[in-house]
Amino acid sequence: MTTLSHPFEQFAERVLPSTLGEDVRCGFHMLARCHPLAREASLDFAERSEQIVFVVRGATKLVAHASESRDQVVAFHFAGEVFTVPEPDNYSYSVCALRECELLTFASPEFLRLAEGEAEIMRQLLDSTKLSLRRCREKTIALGRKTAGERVAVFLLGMARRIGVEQDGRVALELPMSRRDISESLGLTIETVSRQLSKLKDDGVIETTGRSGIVLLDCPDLQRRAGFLKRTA
Amino acid sequence: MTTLSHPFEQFAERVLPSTLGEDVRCGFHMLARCHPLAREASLDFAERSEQIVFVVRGATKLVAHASESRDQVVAFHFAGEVFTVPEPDNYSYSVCALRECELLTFASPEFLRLAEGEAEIMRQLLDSTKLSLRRCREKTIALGRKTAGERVAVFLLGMARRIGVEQDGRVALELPMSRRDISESLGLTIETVSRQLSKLKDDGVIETTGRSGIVLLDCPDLQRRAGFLKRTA
DNA sequence: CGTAGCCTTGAGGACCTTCAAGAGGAGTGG
DNA sequence: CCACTCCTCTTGAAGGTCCTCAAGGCTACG
Repeated sequence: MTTLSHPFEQFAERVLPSTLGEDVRCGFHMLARCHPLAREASLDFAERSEQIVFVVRGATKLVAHASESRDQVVAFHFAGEVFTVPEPDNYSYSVCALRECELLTFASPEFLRLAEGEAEIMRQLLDSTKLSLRRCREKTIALGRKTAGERVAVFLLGMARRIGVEQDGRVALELPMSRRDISESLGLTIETVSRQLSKLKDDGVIETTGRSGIVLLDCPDLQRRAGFLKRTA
Repeated sequence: MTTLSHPFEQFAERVLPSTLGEDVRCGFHMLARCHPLAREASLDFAERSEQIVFVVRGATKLVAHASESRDQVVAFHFAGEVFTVPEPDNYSYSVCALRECELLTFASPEFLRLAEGEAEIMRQLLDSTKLSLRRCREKTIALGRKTAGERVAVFLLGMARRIGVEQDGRVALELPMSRRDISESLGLTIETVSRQLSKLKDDGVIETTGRSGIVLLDCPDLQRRAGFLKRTA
């Protein structure tokens, strides 16, 4: 259990090796910027370089702006996770708070200059980036080859693994994101997501409580609906 | 200009620092596996751990198998590039040769153990992974929020940047991949890709020579058709 | 020059989107 | 504590984009 410590301490514990020299550690501290974000508030990096973000607490979405009113949610990130925001090129990116949250950001070039020679830090960044890549590839597969029903099932299973609470075979979820966020993440419309969730409810695969509460009643069934490869066919 | 040297030498020059100790370097050499691949031949890592792949020469696609006859091309990779193949989970992955090519592969866990403490190598892997992540995110945006016409335009512009030959405003492309590969990369069918290319040809935006030759006549127009953000609106 | 396979083109149909209206939460003020 | 209101979510009907199925053309290669 971590006691409620300073944001940078939490980041250091997560990423920086304990053997790191005090001066270098201090350099990272100087570089860190703390952003308390209210619900729906967003950090826009349009003019700035690549950023490294640490989610101190709360939940966020990484959004790419494809054009006016066509946003794509690239990823969701929860407390304790580290991810990078690309510098803008064909698209501009922003980080948006799903709930009230606290972020720690670093300008990537400066961070990497400081971390030069620090294999352990590089390794941490590599692992975070590989995890992001893995999730992004799975999303690519979902968006490229799956139907609306499959995508929603994939989404629910993924969220269950990340923020679900299991009890006797059922998994309870408290989704921090709206239907709009879900639809923009899955490449669908809000209406289609709603219809698919209703269908799952009618079929007895899930239960919903209020707007954000979802209980997965039959995960094996969801697995089938997700269109994954059969394990050991 | 690199002379035609041993595959591992090319990899070392690309990834390993020149200051690296001879024993460690030798360890990487022991770990390397060389795969000459004929056209259409594929490397299947279904049973094995995460892999690091270096494309010595040729061109490859990274394919995810979503289910029988539903493959998604996750990425294309050309000579000199480094990328990782995830260990199988919900999907299984394989690397397939678009043209005759030569690959060097490393089991990722062993590679990282050897590279422990070598910040420079970690940095190289981090940069490769970030590039893959960047491309994957752009693909996600394309698959989630773009029409067939936009996706094809994005694809052509991306390929032009990677393997195009520019001469007086026009860009000549020799696509190493088939229409099927393109369609499986863009989340479309082979017919739709063909129709979109025909439309571009009719509109005078591109010219085609044979099956694989494409000349981009009007890149600004393609940019518009790609649905990117306007730069400095 | 002939053949096999890839690519192109066309017609019909499915899935998802768009447009529209109504239901239900969540928060606020009385 | 309850009613009110706003906004999100849900549900329905019509339409569009892309897919499926099918046939013909062309390229590349033997």
